[in-house]
Amino acid sequence: MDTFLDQATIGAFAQAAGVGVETIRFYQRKGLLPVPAKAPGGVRRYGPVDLARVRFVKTSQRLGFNLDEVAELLQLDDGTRCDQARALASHKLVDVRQKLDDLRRIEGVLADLVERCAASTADVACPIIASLQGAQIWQDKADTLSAQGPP
Amino acid sequence: MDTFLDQATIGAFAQAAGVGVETIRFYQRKGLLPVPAKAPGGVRRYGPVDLARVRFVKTSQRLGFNLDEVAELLQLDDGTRCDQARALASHKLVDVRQKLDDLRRIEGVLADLVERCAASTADVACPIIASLQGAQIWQDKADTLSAQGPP
DNA sequence: AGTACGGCCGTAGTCAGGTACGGAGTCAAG
DNA sequence: CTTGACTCCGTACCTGACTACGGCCGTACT
Repeated sequence: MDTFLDQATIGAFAQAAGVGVETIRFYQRKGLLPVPAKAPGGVRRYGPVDLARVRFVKTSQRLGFNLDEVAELLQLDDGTRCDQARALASHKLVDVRQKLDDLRRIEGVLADLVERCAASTADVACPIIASLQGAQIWQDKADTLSAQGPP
Repeated sequence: MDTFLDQATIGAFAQAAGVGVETIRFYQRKGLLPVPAKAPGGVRRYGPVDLARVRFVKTSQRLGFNLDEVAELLQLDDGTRCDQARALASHKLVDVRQKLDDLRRIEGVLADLVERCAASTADVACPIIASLQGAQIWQDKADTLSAQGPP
Protein backbone atom coordinates (compact mmCIF):
# COMPACT_ATOMS: atom_id res chain seq x y z
CA MET A 1 0.00 0.00 0.00
CA ASP A 2 2.50 2.65 0.92
CA THR A 3 5.30 0.76 -0.75
CA PHE A 4 6.21 3.93 -2.57
CA LEU A 5 6.97 5.40 0.77
CA ASP A 6 9.99 3.23 1.34
CA GLN A 7 12.03 5.34 -1.00
CA ALA A 8 10.33 8.70 -0.72
CA THR A 9 12.39 11.84 -0.88
CA ILE A 10 11.74 14.57 1.59
CA GLY A 11 9.24 16.36 -0.63
CA ALA A 12 7.04 13.33 -1.26
CA PHE A 13 7.37 12.29 2.34
CA ALA A 14 6.35 15.66 3.69
CA GLN A 15 3.36 15.67 1.40
CA ALA A 16 2.36 12.19 2.50
CA ALA A 17 2.65 13.29 6.10
CA GLY A 18 0.59 16.40 5.42
CA VAL A 19 3.26 18.85 6.54
CA GLY A 20 5.77 21.08 4.79
CA VAL A 21 9.32 20.10 3.93
CA GLU A 22 10.57 22.71 6.35
CA THR A 23 8.57 21.12 9.12
CA ILE A 24 10.34 17.82 8.54
CA ARG A 25 13.71 19.51 8.81
CA PHE A 26 12.57 21.40 11.84
CA TYR A 27 11.57 18.16 13.57
CA GLN A 28 14.94 16.70 12.68
CA ARG A 29 16.73 19.64 14.24
CA LYS A 30 14.56 19.22 17.32
CA GLY A 31 15.43 15.55 17.53
CA LEU A 32 11.84 14.45 17.02
CA LEU A 33 12.62 12.66 13.81
CA PRO A 34 15.79 10.77 12.86
CA VAL A 35 17.82 12.01 9.92
CA PRO A 36 18.15 9.08 7.52
CA ALA A 37 21.57 8.25 6.12
CA LYS A 38 22.16 9.50 2.62
CA ALA A 39 21.70 7.00 -0.15
CA PRO A 40 24.39 7.21 -2.86
CA GLY A 41 23.92 10.45 -4.66
CA GLY A 42 23.31 12.34 -1.49
CA VAL A 43 19.56 12.17 -1.14
CA ARG A 44 17.90 10.98 2.05
CA ARG A 45 15.04 8.53 1.78
CA TYR A 46 12.06 8.21 4.10
CA GLY A 47 9.90 5.21 4.92
CA PRO A 48 6.73 4.27 6.78
CA VAL A 49 8.50 4.34 10.14
CA ASP A 50 9.19 8.01 9.64
CA LEU A 51 5.61 8.58 8.65
CA ALA A 52 4.45 6.94 11.86
CA ARG A 53 6.76 9.24 13.76
CA VAL A 54 5.34 12.38 12.24
CA ARG A 55 1.83 11.14 12.90
CA PHE A 56 2.76 10.44 16.49
CA VAL A 57 3.97 14.00 16.84
CA LYS A 58 0.92 15.49 15.18
CA THR A 59 -1.54 13.41 17.17
CA SER A 60 0.19 14.32 20.40
CA GLN A 61 0.11 17.97 19.46
CA ARG A 62 -3.59 17.78 18.84
CA LEU A 63 -3.97 16.45 22.35
CA GLY A 64 -2.30 19.58 23.63
CA PHE A 65 1.26 18.37 24.15
CA ASN A 66 3.95 20.78 23.08
CA LEU A 67 7.00 19.59 21.21
CA ASP A 68 9.12 19.14 24.32
CA GLU A 69 6.44 16.95 25.80
CA VAL A 70 6.17 15.03 22.56
CA ALA A 71 9.88 14.35 22.83
CA GLU A 72 9.28 12.87 26.27
CA LEU A 73 6.49 10.71 24.92
CA LEU A 74 8.77 9.51 22.16
CA GLN A 75 11.18 8.25 24.78
CA LEU A 76 8.39 5.93 25.89
CA ASP A 77 7.85 4.83 22.35
CA ASP A 78 8.34 1.17 23.10
CA GLY A 79 5.18 1.10 25.17
CA THR A 80 6.84 -0.56 28.17
CA ARG A 81 6.66 2.39 30.51
CA CYS A 82 2.95 2.80 30.74
CA ASP A 83 3.02 4.48 34.13
CA GLN A 84 5.20 7.31 32.88
CA ALA A 85 3.01 7.82 29.87
CA ARG A 86 -0.02 7.86 32.11
CA ALA A 87 1.59 10.47 34.34
CA LEU A 88 2.22 12.74 31.38
CA ALA A 89 -1.27 12.22 30.05
CA SER A 90 -3.02 12.84 33.32
CA HIS A 91 -0.98 15.92 33.94
CA LYS A 92 -2.08 17.17 30.56
CA LEU A 93 -5.64 16.26 31.42
CA VAL A 94 -5.45 18.53 34.45
CA ASP A 95 -4.20 21.34 32.21
CA VAL A 96 -6.99 20.79 29.76
CA ARG A 97 -9.61 20.83 32.48
CA GLN A 98 -8.20 24.04 33.87
CA LYS A 99 -8.41 25.62 30.46
CA LEU A 100 -11.96 24.36 30.10
CA ASP A 101 -12.96 26.00 33.36
CA ASP A 102 -11.42 29.27 32.28
CA LEU A 103 -13.06 29.20 28.90
CA ARG A 104 -16.45 28.35 30.35
CA ARG A 105 -16.26 31.34 32.61
CA ILE A 106 -15.21 33.53 29.72
CA GLU A 107 -18.06 32.18 27.66
CA GLY A 108 -20.52 33.04 30.40
CA VAL A 109 -19.31 36.59 30.75
CA LEU A 110 -19.16 37.23 27.02
CA ALA A 111 -22.60 35.75 26.43
CA ASP A 112 -24.03 37.88 29.19
CA LEU A 113 -22.38 40.99 27.82
CA VAL A 114 -23.64 40.39 24.32
CA GLU A 115 -27.12 39.69 25.56
CA ARG A 116 -27.30 42.78 27.72
CA CYS A 117 -25.92 44.83 24.88
CA ALA A 118 -28.59 43.54 22.52
CA ALA A 119 -31.30 44.29 25.06
CA SER A 120 -30.08 47.77 25.84
CA THR A 121 -31.99 50.70 24.42
CA ALA A 122 -30.00 53.28 22.52
CA ASP A 123 -28.35 56.26 24.16
CA VAL A 124 -27.54 54.42 27.32
CA ALA A 125 -23.85 53.63 27.70
CA CYS A 126 -22.91 50.36 26.00
CA PRO A 127 -22.85 47.62 28.64
CA ILE A 128 -19.85 45.95 27.04
CA ILE A 129 -17.68 49.01 27.12
CA ALA A 130 -18.97 49.87 30.57
CA SER A 131 -17.98 46.45 31.82
CA LEU A 132 -14.52 46.71 30.37
CA GLN A 133 -14.05 50.16 31.82
CA GLY A 134 -15.51 49.43 35.20
CA ALA A 135 -14.44 47.31 38.09
CA GLN A 136 -12.85 44.06 37.21
CA ILE A 137 -15.19 41.42 35.97
CA TRP A 138 -13.57 38.88 38.21
CA GLN A 139 -11.88 39.67 41.46
CA ASP A 140 -8.66 40.35 39.79
CA LYS A 141 -6.12 38.17 41.48
CA ALA A 142 -4.52 37.34 38.16
CA ASP A 143 -3.79 33.74 39.05
CA THR A 144 -6.57 31.80 37.42
CA LEU A 145 -7.20 32.55 33.80
CA SER A 146 -3.52 32.57 33.19
CA ALA A 147 -4.08 30.05 30.44
CA GLN A 148 -6.24 32.44 28.48
CA GLY A 149 -4.47 35.64 29.33
CA PRO A 150 -0.76 36.17 28.76
CA PRO A 151 1.46 33.43 30.21
CA MET B 1 -8.48 57.00 47.83
CA ASP B 2 -6.38 56.84 44.68
CA THR B 3 -5.23 60.39 45.28
CA PHE B 4 -1.62 59.26 45.34
CA LEU B 5 -2.14 58.02 41.86
CA ASP B 6 -2.53 61.44 40.36
CA GLN B 7 1.18 62.00 40.47
CA ALA B 8 2.52 58.49 40.26
CA THR B 9 5.70 57.80 38.38
CA ILE B 10 5.82 54.88 36.04
CA GLY B 11 7.15 52.49 38.65
CA ALA B 12 4.42 53.17 41.21
CA PHE B 13 1.83 53.22 38.50
CA ALA B 14 2.88 49.89 37.05
CA GLN B 15 2.80 48.37 40.49
CA ALA B 16 -0.66 49.76 41.13
CA ALA B 17 -1.79 48.32 37.83
CA GLY B 18 -0.23 44.96 38.61
CA VAL B 19 2.06 44.90 35.59
CA GLY B 20 5.73 45.57 34.96
CA VAL B 21 7.19 48.91 33.97
CA GLU B 22 8.17 47.44 30.62
CA THR B 23 4.60 46.42 29.99
CA ILE B 24 3.46 50.01 30.41
CA ARG B 25 6.02 51.16 27.88
CA PHE B 26 5.07 48.34 25.57
CA TYR B 27 1.41 49.40 25.69
CA GLN B 28 2.46 52.95 24.94
CA ARG B 29 4.41 51.82 21.90
CA LYS B 30 1.38 49.86 20.77
CA GLY B 31 -0.83 52.91 21.19
CA LEU B 32 -2.94 51.26 23.86
CA LEU B 33 -1.98 53.81 26.47
CA PRO B 34 -1.28 57.51 26.00
CA VAL B 35 2.18 58.80 26.84
CA PRO B 36 1.69 61.60 29.36
CA ALA B 37 3.50 64.88 28.79
CA LYS B 38 6.64 65.29 30.80
CA ALA B 39 6.37 67.46 33.85
CA PRO B 40 9.33 69.90 34.06
CA GLY B 41 12.36 67.82 34.80
CA GLY B 42 11.45 65.07 32.46
CA VAL B 43 9.43 62.57 34.43
CA ARG B 44 6.01 61.47 33.23
CA ARG B 45 3.19 61.20 35.73
CA TYR B 46 0.27 58.82 35.66
CA GLY B 47 -3.25 59.17 37.04
CA PRO B 48 -6.43 57.17 37.59
CA VAL B 49 -7.46 57.52 33.97
CA ASP B 50 -4.37 55.61 32.93
CA LEU B 51 -5.09 53.00 35.54
CA ALA B 52 -8.55 52.53 34.10
CA ARG B 53 -6.99 52.10 30.68
CA VAL B 54 -4.65 49.37 31.79
CA ARG B 55 -7.50 47.61 33.55
CA PHE B 56 -9.57 47.86 30.40
CA VAL B 57 -6.78 46.19 28.47
CA LYS B 58 -6.24 43.48 31.04
CA THR B 59 -9.92 42.72 31.41
CA SER B 60 -10.33 42.51 27.66
CA GLN B 61 -7.35 40.22 27.43
CA ARG B 62 -8.83 37.94 30.03
CA LEU B 63 -11.92 37.71 27.85
CA GLY B 64 -9.75 36.43 25.05
CA PHE B 65 -9.22 39.58 23.01
CA ASN B 66 -5.73 40.04 21.66
CA LEU B 67 -4.06 43.44 21.79
CA ASP B 68 -5.13 44.43 18.30
CA GLU B 69 -8.70 43.70 19.24
CA VAL B 70 -8.30 45.61 22.46
CA ALA B 71 -7.17 48.57 20.40
CA GLU B 72 -10.40 48.32 18.44
CA LEU B 73 -12.41 48.19 21.62
CA LEU B 74 -10.62 51.25 22.88
CA GLN B 75 -11.82 53.14 19.84
CA LEU B 76 -15.32 52.52 21.13
CA ASP B 77 -14.35 53.80 24.51
CA ASP B 78 -17.04 56.42 24.60
CA GLY B 79 -19.72 53.75 24.72
CA THR B 80 -21.77 55.27 21.92
CA ARG B 81 -21.18 52.55 19.33
CA CYS B 82 -22.74 49.66 21.10
CA ASP B 83 -23.44 47.71 17.93
CA GLN B 84 -19.78 47.61 16.94
CA ALA B 85 -18.76 46.50 20.39
CA ARG B 86 -21.43 43.83 20.28
CA ALA B 87 -20.14 42.60 16.93
CA LEU B 88 -16.63 42.22 18.31
CA ALA B 89 -17.86 40.49 21.42
CA SER B 90 -20.11 38.06 19.63
CA HIS B 91 -17.38 37.19 17.19
CA LYS B 92 -15.15 36.45 20.12
CA LEU B 93 -17.92 34.40 21.66
CA VAL B 94 -17.97 32.21 18.57
CA ASP B 95 -14.21 31.74 18.85
CA VAL B 96 -14.49 30.82 22.49
CA ARG B 97 -17.23 28.28 21.81
CA GLN B 98 -15.14 26.71 19.07
CA LYS B 99 -12.24 26.37 21.43
CA LEU B 100 -14.53 24.90 24.05
CA ASP B 101 -15.69 22.25 21.61
CA ASP B 102 -12.12 21.36 20.72
CA LEU B 103 -11.04 21.19 24.32
CA ARG B 104 -14.00 19.04 25.32
CA ARG B 105 -13.09 16.57 22.63
CA ILE B 106 -9.49 16.56 23.77
CA GLU B 107 -10.57 16.06 27.34
CA GLY B 108 -12.66 13.06 26.34
CA VAL B 109 -9.83 11.40 24.47
CA LEU B 110 -7.27 12.06 27.16
CA ALA B 111 -9.53 10.88 29.95
CA ASP B 112 -10.28 7.70 28.04
CA LEU B 113 -6.61 7.09 27.41
CA VAL B 114 -5.66 7.58 31.04
CA GLU B 115 -8.46 5.36 32.21
CA ARG B 116 -7.64 2.55 29.83
CA CYS B 117 -4.00 2.84 30.77
CA ALA B 118 -4.84 2.55 34.46
CA ALA B 119 -6.99 -0.49 33.79
CA SER B 120 -4.44 -2.24 31.66
CA THR B 121 -2.49 -5.12 33.15
CA ALA B 122 1.27 -4.98 32.89
CA ASP B 123 3.17 -6.33 29.92
CA VAL B 124 0.53 -5.38 27.44
CA ALA B 125 1.51 -2.47 25.23
CA CYS B 126 0.63 0.85 26.85
CA PRO B 127 -2.69 2.04 25.41
CA ILE B 128 -1.57 5.66 25.39
CA ILE B 129 1.52 5.01 23.34
CA ALA B 130 -0.41 2.63 21.14
CA SER B 131 -2.99 5.30 20.45
CA LEU B 132 -0.39 7.87 19.62
CA GLN B 133 1.41 5.48 17.31
CA GLY B 134 -1.65 4.09 15.63
CA ALA B 135 -4.10 5.57 13.25
CA GLN B 136 -5.10 9.11 13.88
CA ILE B 137 -7.34 9.63 16.83
CA TRP B 138 -9.53 11.90 14.74
CA GLN B 139 -9.81 11.72 11.02
CA ASP B 140 -6.90 13.90 10.44
CA LYS B 141 -8.06 16.72 8.21
CA ALA B 142 -6.15 19.24 10.25
CA ASP B 143 -8.77 21.96 9.97
CA THR B 144 -10.68 21.75 13.20
CA LEU B 145 -8.59 21.79 16.32
CA SER B 146 -6.47 24.47 14.82
CA ALA B 147 -6.95 26.45 18.00
CA GLN B 148 -5.24 23.83 20.08
CA GLY B 149 -2.66 22.66 17.62
CA PRO B 150 -0.32 24.99 15.77
CA PRO B 151 -1.97 28.06 14.30
C1' DA C 1 24.93 20.79 -23.38
C1' DG C 2 21.57 23.37 -21.22
C1' DT C 3 18.15 24.05 -17.99
C1' DA C 4 14.78 23.22 -14.64
C1' DC C 5 13.46 20.79 -10.55
C1' DG C 6 14.31 19.17 -6.39
C1' DG C 7 17.20 18.22 -2.29
C1' DC C 8 20.79 19.80 1.12
C1' DC C 9 22.19 22.99 4.61
C1' DG C 10 22.71 26.92 7.58
C1' DT C 11 20.88 31.02 8.93
C1' DA C 12 17.37 34.21 9.72
C1' DG C 13 12.64 35.93 9.91
C1' DT C 14 7.65 35.58 11.57
C1' DC C 15 3.98 36.45 15.19
C1' DA C 16 2.35 37.84 20.12
C1' DG C 17 3.15 39.58 24.14
C1' DG C 18 6.05 40.84 26.56
C1' DT C 19 11.08 41.04 29.13
C1' DA C 20 15.80 42.64 29.56
C1' DC C 21 19.69 45.67 28.89
C1' DG C 22 22.55 49.70 28.70
C1' DG C 23 23.68 54.43 28.88
C1' DA C 24 22.16 58.87 30.11
C1' DG C 25 19.36 62.02 32.81
C1' DT C 26 16.95 63.41 37.15
C1' DC C 27 15.36 63.47 41.89
C1' DA C 28 15.46 63.13 47.02
C1' DA C 29 18.12 62.12 51.06
C1' DG C 30 22.10 62.30 53.75
C1' DC D 1 27.64 67.09 46.64
C1' DT D 2 27.57 62.58 46.21
C1' DT D 3 25.09 58.31 46.33
C1' DG D 4 21.55 55.44 45.02
C1' DA D 5 17.17 54.76 43.22
C1' DC D 6 14.42 55.69 39.68
C1' DT D 7 13.08 57.19 34.81
C1' DC D 8 13.76 57.68 29.78
C1' DC D 9 14.57 55.66 25.44
C1' DG D 10 16.01 52.61 21.94
C1' DT D 11 17.13 48.24 20.89
C1' DA D 12 17.70 43.46 21.47
C1' DC D 13 16.12 39.17 23.25
C1' DC D 14 12.67 35.44 24.68
C1' DT D 15 9.26 31.30 23.68
C1' DG D 16 6.89 28.07 20.23
C1' DA D 17 6.22 26.29 16.10
C1' DC D 18 7.22 26.89 12.23
C1' DT D 19 8.50 29.40 7.45
C1' DA D 20 11.58 31.51 4.16
C1' DC D 21 15.92 32.50 1.82
C1' DG D 22 20.08 31.84 -0.55
C1' DG D 23 23.72 29.27 -2.37
C1' DC D 24 25.34 24.95 -3.96
C1' DC D 25 24.79 20.34 -6.01
C1' DG D 26 23.02 16.24 -8.35
C1' DT D 27 19.69 14.24 -11.38
C1' DA D 28 16.43 14.18 -15.35
C1' DC D 29 14.56 15.64 -19.48
C1' DT D 30 15.31 17.59 -24.17
